[in-house]
Parts: sequence; structure tokens; C-alpha cells
Amino acid sequence: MSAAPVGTREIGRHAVRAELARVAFNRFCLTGFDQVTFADLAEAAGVSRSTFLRYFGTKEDVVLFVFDPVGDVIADALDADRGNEDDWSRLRNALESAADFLVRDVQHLVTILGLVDQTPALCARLREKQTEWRPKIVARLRGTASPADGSPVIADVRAAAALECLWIVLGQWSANGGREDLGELLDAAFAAFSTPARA
Amino acid sequence: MSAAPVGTREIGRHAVRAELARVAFNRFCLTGFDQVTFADLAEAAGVSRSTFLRYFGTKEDVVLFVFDPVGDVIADALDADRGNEDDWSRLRNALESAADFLVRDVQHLVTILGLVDQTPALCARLREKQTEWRPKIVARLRGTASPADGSPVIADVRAAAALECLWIVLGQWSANGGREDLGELLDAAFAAFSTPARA
DNA sequence: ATCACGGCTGACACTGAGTATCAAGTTACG
DNA sequence: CGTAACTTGATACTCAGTGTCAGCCGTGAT
Repeated sequence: MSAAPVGTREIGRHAVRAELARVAFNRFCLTGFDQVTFADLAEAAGVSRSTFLRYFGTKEDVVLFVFDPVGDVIADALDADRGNEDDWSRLRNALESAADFLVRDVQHLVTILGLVDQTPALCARLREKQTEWRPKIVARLRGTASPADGSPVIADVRAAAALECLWIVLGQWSANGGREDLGELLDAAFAAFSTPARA
Repeated sequence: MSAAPVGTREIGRHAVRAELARVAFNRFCLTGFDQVTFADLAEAAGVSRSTFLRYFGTKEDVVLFVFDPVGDVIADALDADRGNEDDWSRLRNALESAADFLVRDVQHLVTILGLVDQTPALCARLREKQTEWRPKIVARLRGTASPADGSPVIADVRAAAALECLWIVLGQWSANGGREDLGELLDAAFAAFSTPARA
């Protein structure tokens, strides 16, 4: 699921990438994402602008590349939960896997989400990644659906809705400093689908 | 809801904007969004690059500004449907209003959605607009909710899920050339929330 | 009619993202 | 050791988007 670095070169590349991102992230938090240029980052990291740009195709990726594996994490979790009959509980569990993956470093994640929240460009790019994950999820939902299981868009809608839940929950969670329990927050969010639409 | 042009200057500005967008749109469809530069557009429209840029802040807006009123259309529809007790039917009806608004020119909308679909930058920007509409919708849902109506994130989740439905439905609709009935498609999509999660 | 004012326009200059190329240095590996 | 593959930094380039400025033109008041 994570890009498995095999071969010494790949390992080195991975490490450099992590270090560059670390240095850059400090700058972003200190000065603001939009105010920092690639030239600044390169100088701060002690490499040339060219090199920096070779490791991260865009400025957004310098921050958001940590989210790249999430799509596969969700897909794998769905695969491992094939027995479950209920789309919503499968999705909820898969999202909890994604949350667990992201939450390995609580403080870092809270900081990232804060930065994302106040930077439109990062929001946009993150939503783009999210959209890339959706087809994988849809395929898993359809894979276990009976043929006469309603319109084919239903899987799309549920996958999209679940992904929205993830960001809403993470936004809520990070706004409160990462102290709440993500499982409970997910349950509260998914209640939007299971409780009557008006209490 | 639409930017109401009052005053002769505002009318003129509005008309120029529409004409520039018309010319530009042809170029985009012909050559591809990314391959067309502001210099190209300016030349095609017979104005300077500066002027073109003054009418549209970004290249994306040249295509997507037609979606700007949708947020208010949805919000107004929700206001007009205050009596309805059920969040999902309120949202479904409001989305139908939005769809009706957009569908005034079927052929144009199908073409736009096709262009958006094959242009990542346009997808991203459209999703950004969508996110801007969400708070307005959430406010309407919360406005009629009883205080003890579950977690506050529920309105957020429902609003986000509904907006996802809109794009999924419009994508489906335009992929089939705009021949299907949007009301029926919306019903099929919203079935994701009301039918059991596994048939 | 004239004048002053405000907005519109085009020209120009600038910053910064992202792409492409190339020569020189470095590392892996037979 | 030697070569082939990779990495780096330098440089040049395109294009989006911002800002400024002087000139123009319609409007409205005197």
C-alpha cells in the first residue's frame, strides 16, 4: 500500500523526500503556504530549486503526499471486510482504518489539517486526491453487490458520501486538537445516514 | 440569486463577459482547455490580455462562472421548503431546483460537463465552488433542526452527501447526452440513503 | 459647450509555478 | 576498475496571475 522502497536508491530517495518535506513544512507553518516560494524552500533545505521540484511535482504535494496511501488503505480494508453485508458499516470500518493510518502522529496530523484548512489551494488538491480514491472504493462495493441491487450510481453516492464523512470528521477532530475519539466521531457522522432525517 | 445587473455600466459589463466567455468556450472545446492561453483567448475575442483577465480572475472561471448562482438557488429552494420535515427530501427538492436552473440550455450544459470531465483543473475548481455552497446549506438544515437533533456534524454530512449526489447525477446525465430525466436520476441517487444498504 | 470625474482599456513590467534540457558529478554493479 | 544509470544544479523558457500607469470615453453638472 505505501510505496514500498526496494533498492538502495529508492530508499535514499524516500529519505531525502521526507527531509525536504520536513523542512518545508516548518516554513509553511511559520510563514503561510502561499507566501513561501520554491526558491525559499530550496534555500532552506540546502538544495537547488530544480532538485526540490524534482521531488515534489507541485507545492501542494510537499504537504499532501502523506495522504497518498489513504486510498489504498481504504480499498484494502474493504477487501478484508468482504463478509460484511452492509455498505455503510463496511465504509465506516474502512474509514476508521484510514483514520488509524493517518493518526500515527497526532500532533503532525493536527498541524497539517490546520494548514490545509486555512489554505484554499491545499483544500482543493486534497479533494482532488479524494476523488481519485473513489473509483477504487466503488469497485469494492459493486464487487459484492447483487446485480439487481438498484441503480449503479448508488455505489458512487455511498462512496462519495463516506469520503465526505472522513474529511468532516477529521476537520472536527483537528479543530478540537485531536483529543476526541475518531471512532466515535465517525459513528456520529454516519448517523446522518441511519437515523431518521428529522428527530 | 443571479448577479442582478442594475445600472447601464453593470449591464454592459455583464454582456461583455458573456460574449468573451462564448468565444473562449469555443476555443476550449476545439483545442482543449490546457492548450489555450489567455493570449489566445484575448486575440480570438479581439481584446487585450489585460482586459480578458479583468473579466475572469482565472481561466477556470471563464468556463465555470455559470455555476456561481447554484449555491443561492439551492439555499433559496431550501428556504421555500421550510415546511418539509425530512432533510433528505428537502435536499432532493433543492437539488432539483439547481438542476432545473442549470438545464435551461441542455446542449450547452452537456458540453460544459464534458469539458469539465476531461480537465482536472476544471473538476478541482468546480468542487471548490461546491464546498463554498455547503455552509449555506448547512445553515438551512440546522435552522429547522430541533436542538437535540443529534451531533452537529449530521447537517454537514447530509449537505455534503447531497452535493455529491448532484455531480454524480449530472455526470451520469451528461454522459448519456442529457436525455434522461434529472428528477428520476436524483431519486435513484438518493435511494443510496433510504434503501437498505444491501438489497 | 465645456469641464471634471470615474470607469474602462491596453501596454508594460513583474513574480512565481512548473517544464525542459544539458553538462558534470556520483553511485551501483558487473 | 570501468561503465552505465542516476542525480544534481544551472539555465532558459512558457504561462498564469498581479499591479501600475497613462490615455480614452461616456456621464453628469455647471
